[in-house]
Amino acid sequence: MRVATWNVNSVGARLPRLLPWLEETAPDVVALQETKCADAAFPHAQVEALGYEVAHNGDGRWNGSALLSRVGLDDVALAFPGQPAWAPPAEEGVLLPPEPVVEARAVGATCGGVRFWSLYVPNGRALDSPHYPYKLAWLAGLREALAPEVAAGPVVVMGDFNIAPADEDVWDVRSFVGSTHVTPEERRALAALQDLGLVDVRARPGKGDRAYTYWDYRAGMFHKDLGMRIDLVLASPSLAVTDAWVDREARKGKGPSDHAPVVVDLVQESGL
DNA sequence: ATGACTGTTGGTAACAGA
Repeated sequence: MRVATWNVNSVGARLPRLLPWLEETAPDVVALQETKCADAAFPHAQVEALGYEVAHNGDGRWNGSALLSRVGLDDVALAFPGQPAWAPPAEEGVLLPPEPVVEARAVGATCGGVRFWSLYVPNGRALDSPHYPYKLAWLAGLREALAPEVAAGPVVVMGDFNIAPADEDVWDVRSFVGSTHVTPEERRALAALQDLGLVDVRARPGKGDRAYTYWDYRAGMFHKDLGMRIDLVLASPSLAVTDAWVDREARKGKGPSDHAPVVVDLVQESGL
């Protein structure tokens, strides 16, 4: 089974890259993030024409996550149980605070006997932003939701985690002092997910012996290979990984996302 | 090349991304 995760940074803008990529890579299950469209605007017909069933969770301008599968798509969930809602801060002069919203950041489905999640973990923005405790609460809630699923059978949790697991996963940790994505709290939350019984599937090293998955559009960061490894695949150990790589080609050329896909080949061990 | 972004929107400037 070939699985992949890709933050496409708008599925609409990325369609000329996504469709040929699906044909060439031929993954069985694909997790997309930042589709940035409502369900009605998702290119269902064009993706389904390539043999995929689609579960998309979109709320328009921001976020948006999806699972594409050609090995079945059952028990779809458009949020994980107990997924924390984003509560916008009250505006000055407005008596009632805005309603909290469960953002379109997660899609779960069972495909080919494996439970999959496509996740777009909140960015956090800054350590003193309310988005940062939201990120940590979201990850803690995710752990609670995943615990019974990981205990029950094979699980693959993949997506844009917005966390660099180790200092080696950013181009220069000195550039991240005081920033999100590298804090002990975020890394502990990620480690707590793995403690449930999930393995961080490391892609083959890329340029510079790293396997970055994201490079800022600006300042030639990609060509200087100044990136981050923040798109992750966490898999149950019963799923044997035969290969894993970052598709850097998808980050090149005309109109790329700022993230590259992570592709993993795995074999479900049977009879044990 | 000593500089270099891209996407969305009751949109054309503001904001988010990481």
